[in-house]
Amino acid sequence: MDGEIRLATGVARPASDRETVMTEDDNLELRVWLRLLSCANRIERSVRQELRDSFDVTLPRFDLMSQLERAPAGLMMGELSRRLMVTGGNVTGLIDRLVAEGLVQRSPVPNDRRANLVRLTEAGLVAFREMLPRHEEVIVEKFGQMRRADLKQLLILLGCLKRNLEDSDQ
Amino acid sequence: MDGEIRLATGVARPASDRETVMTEDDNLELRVWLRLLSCANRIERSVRQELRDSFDVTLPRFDLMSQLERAPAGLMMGELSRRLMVTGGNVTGLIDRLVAEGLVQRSPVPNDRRANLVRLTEAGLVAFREMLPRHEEVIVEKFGQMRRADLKQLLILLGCLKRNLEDSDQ
DNA sequence: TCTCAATATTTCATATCTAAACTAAATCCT
DNA sequence: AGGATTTAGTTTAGATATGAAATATTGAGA
Repeated sequence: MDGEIRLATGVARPASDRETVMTEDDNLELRVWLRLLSCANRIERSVRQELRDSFDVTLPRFDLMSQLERAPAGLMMGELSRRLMVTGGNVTGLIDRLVAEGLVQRSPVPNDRRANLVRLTEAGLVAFREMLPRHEEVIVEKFGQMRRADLKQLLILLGCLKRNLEDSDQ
Repeated sequence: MDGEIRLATGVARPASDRETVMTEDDNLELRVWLRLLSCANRIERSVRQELRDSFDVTLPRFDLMSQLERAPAGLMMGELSRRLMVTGGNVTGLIDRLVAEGLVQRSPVPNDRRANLVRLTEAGLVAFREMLPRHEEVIVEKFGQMRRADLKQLLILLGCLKRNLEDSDQ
């Protein structure tokens, strides 16, 4: 009418993320997806910040060490790449840095000179175990007020979704 | 016993991601979190690949354009940063590249010389609208076999979680 | 044995992303 | 008015990430 530019931020409670701008008539699938993404991002951000503030470690490093801690015999690069769902090149770089910091070591795999086995050093194990409890605490806090039954239901539904995704992936 | 190194990959069906190595006795919250993350990563990967293969565009660029398409009057950098849940510096870089490609434009905000308003150019709008249908198709496919009632339930539970996260964020 | 495809990883170029420091402008507060 | 604070963006350094190409090795088949 008056030709003025109206800023989207000029409202009382500004939209806070992608999902907030979804409309009622959007696909159910799309809405679930954006809400899922929004939750994941928020939790991830909290976790990242806590790890940085308390231990001066980044989330990818922590995630990687977490995998190694659960596999005392070590893991190969490819398996790490699959588990962390990132590219091989990415894992190479991460491991390079962790090795340089003395938290992780590479060792050859008998009978296959292409591969190498990655595992935590003693220092890496100690460092990781120091961080783990607080990390888990943060996550529990994030789900704080959720009812136990709802959490269980959520776990089931996500399991259903995940099976779906695995099927459609091949 | 025999001192041989046993590779974690040597099993019939190798573990495929972070969550797979969880054990029964882990926290419920932790299990929900890892499953959530796993689902989000898988969907994101499919979306990313489809955008690249079909339109030679990256996911962050697409996400950014998506926000701008829903806000024809334009958005300020800070609002984009909040909605996409990334840092301000990140948005600056993304916008720089999109401006260079002629898909997005910056314009001054009256009465505030600090701010600027970002919006799609005509070319940006055309490009985005060309991508959107396929993008939504991919997402719908990913939820393919889920029952409608389950999707609705999932939406509700994620909504509950999201409210929780918003509360705990301040 | 020789060849060739598959596998395991690295390298490379480039994009994305964070955190922190910085600039500039607006606002608040006496 | 004038100084401190807040707000909006940018810049910087470095980490993380992708995708494609390159390297090395294994294993399978002619």
